[in-house]
Amino acid sequence: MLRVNDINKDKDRVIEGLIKRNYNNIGIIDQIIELDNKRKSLQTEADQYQSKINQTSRRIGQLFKEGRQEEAKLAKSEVSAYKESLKKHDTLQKDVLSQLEVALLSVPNIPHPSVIAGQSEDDNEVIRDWPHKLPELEEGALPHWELASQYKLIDFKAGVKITGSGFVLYRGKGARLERALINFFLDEATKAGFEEIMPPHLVNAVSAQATGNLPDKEGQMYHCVADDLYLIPTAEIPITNLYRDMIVREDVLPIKLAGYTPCFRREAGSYGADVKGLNRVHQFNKVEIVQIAHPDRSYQILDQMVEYVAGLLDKLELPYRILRLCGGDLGFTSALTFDFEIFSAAQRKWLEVSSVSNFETYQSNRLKLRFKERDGRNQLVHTLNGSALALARIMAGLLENNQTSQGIKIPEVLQPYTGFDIIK
RNA sequence: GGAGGAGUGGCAGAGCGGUUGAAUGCACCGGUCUUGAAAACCGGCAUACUUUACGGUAUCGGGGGUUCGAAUCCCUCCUCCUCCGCCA
Repeated sequence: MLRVNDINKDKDRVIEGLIKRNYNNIGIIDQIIELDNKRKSLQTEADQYQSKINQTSRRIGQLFKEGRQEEAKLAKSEVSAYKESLKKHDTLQKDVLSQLEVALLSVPNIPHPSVIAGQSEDDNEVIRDWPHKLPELEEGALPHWELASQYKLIDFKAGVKITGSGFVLYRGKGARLERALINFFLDEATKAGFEEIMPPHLVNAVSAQATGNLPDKEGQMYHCVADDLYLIPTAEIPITNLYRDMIVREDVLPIKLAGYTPCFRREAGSYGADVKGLNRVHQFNKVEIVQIAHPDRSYQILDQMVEYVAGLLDKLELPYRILRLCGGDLGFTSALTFDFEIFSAAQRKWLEVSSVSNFETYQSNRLKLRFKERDGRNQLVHTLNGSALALARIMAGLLENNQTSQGIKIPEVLQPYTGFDIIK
């Protein structure tokens, strides 16, 4: 959520940013400013009434002590008149406040200056392409869903039977490889100085709203209605909310957290080749890295996170490219996002495996996550996060790219985790 | 699930229906002293909204109520603790 003060101060920049996103309801900015002005004047008037009530009440106490009953009685009626007016104000104010909140929640983050306008994912900029020749597979190479079935690594039918389409069941060496990847990613994160977190997999509405997933992603999350809890679509929600409503000391920044969780996404509206095999599933495993950073250093940290993710893909020997998302494709809460795509050689397709973003103060404003500066003032932190990495598609890439006539080769870094170097 | 108890500032811990945003201690910051440190002493130290400023308002788990006035009384929800039951 943007701060009203920032909108007020930088109205032109905000509007410019919204245009970059193809955001069509620009008028809302003026509405917000107007609502906030209304809020202020109502607040001031209400405060004045309250102040009079407080003053008079204190006087009544004094009068009673002095035994001046008559005067006290008079003062009492005075107070009830003020209370009448105050009540009227309160209803007005509540109404304005909720309108303001709804309006603010509907405004996305302002893109970083480096973000180009663009309409859709087709306009994303490739900022680092794969420098080598893309892998060419031999005649008869199979897509991962056929490999997974042939080597009995994943039972797609079982997932459908047990739950429904989009849910998969890993078994045998497939399950082992999946677990190896999780452990590898967690160990790498630990080595890089991230504290490992194992959070709850369901969150309440307050948490989902604090990270901006509600109301934006309402229909994309699984909702347990009986308890009003949401299955997490990413570990970002519980991990970031760990620091909700906190004021931290400046010297603890940056806070580096990493966690593995399954991620649940309804993916309503997806269809066709996109959802084949592991390309898009309703439940997948992911290790997420989160940083809570000083505003002055957040973009430097974003770059570090990008390099960290690139390093993981290097170690897994997967061909990849990095994209800077254009305004039209940028997530609601993000100011700048880099996507990582691996090349899945049998499908001849680029698959998104990571998204690394800086949210600046968009989340921290909602989270009320601040740090205390040396001079004692409180300032909002910047929050960042990235997938490191999303497993299902990594699995797809590994299976396809490493298939040989002898079997599927396991990258060297994973072998200590799998206990085998080839799947036959 | 049943019975009882409790939720106050970063922490600990007072708190009477009426100048209580809240005693006190610890922690923290600044200063005096000291060659330096410790100790001692002095001062500062919640958050938010609002105001050019003085100031005003709100917040003692959340919400509602009683009252001229509520941290203090009542209702309700949440959380934690103790005991019993059940159970990975």
